[in-house]
Amino acid sequence: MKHVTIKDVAKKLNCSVSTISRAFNDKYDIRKETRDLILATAKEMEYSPNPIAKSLLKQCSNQIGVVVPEFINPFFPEVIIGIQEVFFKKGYQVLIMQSNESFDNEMENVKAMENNMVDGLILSLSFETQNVEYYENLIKQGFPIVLFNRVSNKLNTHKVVFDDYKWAFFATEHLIYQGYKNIIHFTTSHSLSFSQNRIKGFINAHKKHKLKIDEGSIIEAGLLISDGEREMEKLIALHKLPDAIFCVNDMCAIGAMKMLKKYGLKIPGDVALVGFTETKLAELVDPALTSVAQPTTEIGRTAALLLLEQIESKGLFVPQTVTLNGRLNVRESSVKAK
Amino acid sequence: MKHVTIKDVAKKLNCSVSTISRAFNDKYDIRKETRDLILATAKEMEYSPNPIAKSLLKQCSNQIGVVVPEFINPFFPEVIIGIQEVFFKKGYQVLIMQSNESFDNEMENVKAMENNMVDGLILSLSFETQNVEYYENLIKQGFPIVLFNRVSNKLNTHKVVFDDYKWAFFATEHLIYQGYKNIIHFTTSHSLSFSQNRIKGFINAHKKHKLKIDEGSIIEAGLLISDGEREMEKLIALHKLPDAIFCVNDMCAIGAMKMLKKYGLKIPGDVALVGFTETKLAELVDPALTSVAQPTTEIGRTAALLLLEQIESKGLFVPQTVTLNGRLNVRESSVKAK
DNA sequence: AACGTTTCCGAAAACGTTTCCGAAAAAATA
DNA sequence: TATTTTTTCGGAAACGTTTTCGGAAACGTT
Repeated sequence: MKHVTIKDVAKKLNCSVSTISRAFNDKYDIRKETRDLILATAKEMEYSPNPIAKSLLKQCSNQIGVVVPEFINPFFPEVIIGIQEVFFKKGYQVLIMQSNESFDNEMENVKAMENNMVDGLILSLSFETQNVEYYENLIKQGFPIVLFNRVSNKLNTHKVVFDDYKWAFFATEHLIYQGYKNIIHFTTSHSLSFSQNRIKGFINAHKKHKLKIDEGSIIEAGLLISDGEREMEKLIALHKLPDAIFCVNDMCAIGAMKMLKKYGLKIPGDVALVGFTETKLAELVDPALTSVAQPTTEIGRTAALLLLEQIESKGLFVPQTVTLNGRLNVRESSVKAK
Repeated sequence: MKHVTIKDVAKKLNCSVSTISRAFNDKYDIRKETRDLILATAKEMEYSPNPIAKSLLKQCSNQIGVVVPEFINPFFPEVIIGIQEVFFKKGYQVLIMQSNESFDNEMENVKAMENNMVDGLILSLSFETQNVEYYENLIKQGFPIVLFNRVSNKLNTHKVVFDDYKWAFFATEHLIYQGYKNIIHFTTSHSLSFSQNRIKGFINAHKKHKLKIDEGSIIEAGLLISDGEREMEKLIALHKLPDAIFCVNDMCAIGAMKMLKKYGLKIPGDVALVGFTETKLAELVDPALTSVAQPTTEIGRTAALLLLEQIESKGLFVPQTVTLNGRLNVRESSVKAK
C-alpha cells in the first residue's frame, strides 16, 4: 500500500531529490553515469513518479476527458476505441463519462473533468443540451475542446462531423435508382442538427430527380425501435403504404421491419427499407438492412488528433471542422426484385 | 484558464486559508456566520477545492477504476452503467479503461490507475490473462479490488459472478423438455472458467434425464459470429445435423442461424437454437433467439457496492462471492412446433 | 478580580513532484 | 598559475489543499 517516493530513492543513493528528478526527466545537467545508476536503483526499488504530484505542480494532468451521451448503442464505444488508440500512444490517459442524455449530468461530468485538470475534452452533446454558454466560456478561456457527432454551431472550436446531408441524399437517391416512386422519411426530433441535414438530403434528392414530395412524406418518428414500430403500424392501419422508407437510423428501420413482418408484408417487395448510422444489427436482421456506415473508430482517432494538436499549439489554432466520409452498404432490404 | 484557489478567497476575506478549509469541510471549530460568509463569497468567486491537491494530501483520489476487456458488445457498457450509478451518488468518479482482451494492456491500465491513486478497482480479466501474480500482491497489500464476470479463483477478494452452471443446465433442460434428443453444445476456449461451467451444466442436464452424450456433442466453436458460422457449416457438410444446439453465447448462435438459413434449413424445425448472455440482438433476429439473460446493470451495481464496502471497511472484510440470478427468455428459435 | 473553559482562528507542516538559483568542482583558456 | 567557463549537483520554493498545534479572546465560575 505504501508507495515508494522520490525521497526514498534519494536517501538510498545519498543524493538530492532534484537529481533524481533530473534523471527521470532526462535533463541535460546530469552526468550519464549518475542518471543510469539512479534509473537502475529506482527500477529495483519499484519507484515511479507520482502523477498526482506532477499534475499539481504542472497544472495539467496528462489526462483527457471524454463525455458521451450514452454507450448502449455501439456507436460511442467504437468512437472511444479510436480516441484511446491515439492517446494511449502519447502517454495520455482517457477518462470516460456518460451523460445519459441528460444536460445536468453532462454539466456535472464536464465540471468533474475540469476539476481533475484534464488537459482537454472530447465532447458529444446530450439530447437535452441547448444551453452551451458554459462551453463557450471554457473555449473563450482557451480550454481545448473538440466536439463530435452531436455538435453545436454556437461553439467555435474543432469539430468532427459526418456529412449527414450528403449521405441522406445518396441513400434516398439509391432508392430512387431502384425505381421506387413513393418514398417517405422517418425522422426524429427536428432540434437535432443531424436530423435537419438528413431531411434536407432526402428532399434535395427528390428535387434532383424531379419527384415531388407531399407533406405527409416526412414523419417525425424517433431513434428507437419502438418509434419505428409505432409509425409503421399507423401507416399500415391507414392503408398508406409507401414503396420505400428512408429511416433516420437502424433502430427505427428495424422497428418498421418488425411491424411489416408482423402484418405479413414483404421487404423489399411491399416496402423497401434503408437505415442510417449502421450498427452490427444491419447485417444480422432478416432481410439484411441497407444502411449508411459511419467510420466510427476513425471519428475517434480524428477527434483525438485534433485535440492533441490544440493542446500542443497552446491556444494558437484555427478551429476546424473535419467532415468524414461514409459508405452506403446496399443489402437485401432495398434492392428491387427484377 | 486560471483557477481561483483557496488563497484567493482567503485574501479577499482577510482570513487564513485554514479557515476557508474549515468552512468547506464542515469542521466544528468555526463560527456559523464565518462559514456562511466564506461559502457565499467562495461561490461568488467560483472557487471550488482542487481535488488534485486533496488527493496528494489525503493519498487517495475519490476515483475508482474500471478495467474491462472490451466494450464492443453491449455487455460491459451495461455493467458500467450500474457501476457509475452507485459511485456517482457517493461522489466518486469512475475511470474506465479497456484492455482490448490483451494481458499487456490490462497491466498497463491497472498500473496507470494505481499511479493515479484510485481508491479501488473493478476488474474483469482479459482473455489472455493467466498470470494474476500482480493482482495477488495488490490484494495482499490491502488494495481494494472487486472482480466480476471474468474472475480467477486464485484471487481471494470480492467477486460478482453468474451461475453459469445452473443456467446452462436450465437452458439444456429446456431443450430436452421440448423433446429434442440429439442436442449439441457449441462452446469456446476451455481456459475460460465460464465455459467450463456451461459445459458441466450441459452434461449434467443430460445425465439427469438419462440422455447420453457422445464425444462429438461438445464442439469448441468460439464467441464470435464467424465461429458459429464455421462450425455450423462443417456440420451441414458432414450431414451431422443435431436436433438442437446450445450455444455459448448469442453471437455464436446467430452465426449458426445465418448458416442454417443460407442452406435453407428451418429454425427450429430442422435445428433449434439457444444462446447465452443475452444481448439486444436476441429479440431482433428472425426467428427471435431463446437465450439466458444476465442482469448486467445489477452486476455493476453489486460490484460497486462491494467495492464501496471494502474501501470503507479499511481492510477488515471477508471476501465474498455474490452469484446473481439470470433468466431464460424462451423465444421462437427453440420452441418445438406441435 | 482571578482563574479555568470553551470557542474560534492563524501558522506551519505535510503530501510528492519540478525547476530556478546558486555553488562547488572540474575543465578550459589566458 | 590565475582566471574564466562548463559541468554537475544541492537547496529551496512552489503547486493547493488539510490538519495539528497553539494561542487569543470571550465566557463562566468562584
